[in-house]
Amino acid sequence: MGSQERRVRERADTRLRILDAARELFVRDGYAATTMRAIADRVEYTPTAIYHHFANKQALLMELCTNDFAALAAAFRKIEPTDDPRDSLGKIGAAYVQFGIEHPMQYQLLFMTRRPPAAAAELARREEPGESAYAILRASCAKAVTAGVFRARYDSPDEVAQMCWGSLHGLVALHIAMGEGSTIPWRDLRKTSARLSDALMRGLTRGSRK
Amino acid sequence: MGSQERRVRERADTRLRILDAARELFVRDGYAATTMRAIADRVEYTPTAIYHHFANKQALLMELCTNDFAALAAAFRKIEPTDDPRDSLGKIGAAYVQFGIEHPMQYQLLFMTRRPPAAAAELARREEPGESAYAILRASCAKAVTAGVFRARYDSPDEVAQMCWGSLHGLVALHIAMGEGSTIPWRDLRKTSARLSDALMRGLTRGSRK
DNA sequence: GTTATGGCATAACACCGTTAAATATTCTAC
DNA sequence: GTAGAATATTTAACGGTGTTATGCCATAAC
Repeated sequence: MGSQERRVRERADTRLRILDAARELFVRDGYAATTMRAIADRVEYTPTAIYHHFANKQALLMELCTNDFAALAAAFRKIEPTDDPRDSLGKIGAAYVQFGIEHPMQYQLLFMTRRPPAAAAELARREEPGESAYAILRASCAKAVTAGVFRARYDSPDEVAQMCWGSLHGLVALHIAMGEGSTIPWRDLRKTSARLSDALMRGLTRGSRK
Repeated sequence: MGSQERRVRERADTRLRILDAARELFVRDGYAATTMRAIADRVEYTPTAIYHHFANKQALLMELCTNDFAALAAAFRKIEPTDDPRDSLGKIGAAYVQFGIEHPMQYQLLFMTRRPPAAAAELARREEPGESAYAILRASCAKAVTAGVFRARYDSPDEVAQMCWGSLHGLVALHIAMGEGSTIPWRDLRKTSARLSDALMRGLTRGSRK
């Protein structure tokens, strides 16, 4: 009776193929511009077939998002063990920027797209891994706060986390949204973000710096 | 022969009413979610009438954007006269965040949306006001650089401008994209951005700070 | 008074996400 | 081996979208 196993395996396989096709098209053309019909064409099915594996178009996006979110969180988790909290934060920032450079479209989906409230609630309900990535960042900030490396006024882990996240996100997001075709003379993203990270860290920490 | 004048006046008036209706709906429901039919209903016309005043839906958005963008650049220009370049930068940043809070929809379109190369070229061709806003920011940074308020390594006006812009943009953009429905405990945007601005400025400037 | 023109509406097109119903395919059970 | 159940997929369609070709009609020009 291994046939049933094969069935579920095949089902999981086509599910994955649909997901891959969707990712490619989402990345290449953007979420709004890719149609269910195009995804179906790519896996050589009818559009309706997709609905037997996913509730709707948004569910496709959601699944891709949670996967990539998890990958980001995993990258964060690999970093943690450091004694100086400032180093941890710097490395987290670098990994974050790296993620944005390597997966610009997923980055756009995850961080640059206003989600319909329903989708946001859904993501939150399933313990959104993106927020788990945020939790890692926040924990690192909290450690730095309790270690006393920051100036007294920066005593809120959430605030510090949002400052760090926001500043790097801004550079990454601007590069993704306006990096091409604009007349703005963009500097190298990796370098600029590292230097921004340094400057911010210097501004946050106490006077006793190098 | 004043009748012709009246005609062009009336035409300009309905054009403006369409634009106002579109703005309201875009801001309230988002660009994608508002339909041409809804806009038409609001001004008591048929959808087709709109196409006698605007090329298409995107043209509506574009016109609103350039208007608000010009307003942003104007707000920047009002600030300039200050003796301390750091104050100027801080005020520019505050005005920028204010713009994002007041016009989240336009902000999203202008700064958070990956434009098709054609649209980007079009915007660049008409001397995109967004880049003129950037020019103002850059000029302010250049003044600060030549005034010697920054550390020696921060000698590129473009790099400093992109750091400042990026850091504030990040906070604003995250709030717009993920501010609602997320489980992330967002801090107040205005306050956090001001504190981020301060911290970054401290990190960029020489040791002689308060 | 006839003719052009501008402003708008009617009707329709092609496409979208999505769904109900029908069909093909595969597995189970006798 | 075959009937029947279950699953996988398709066909056809619905309501909605942005957009357009066509036609109407009041006004302006001669």
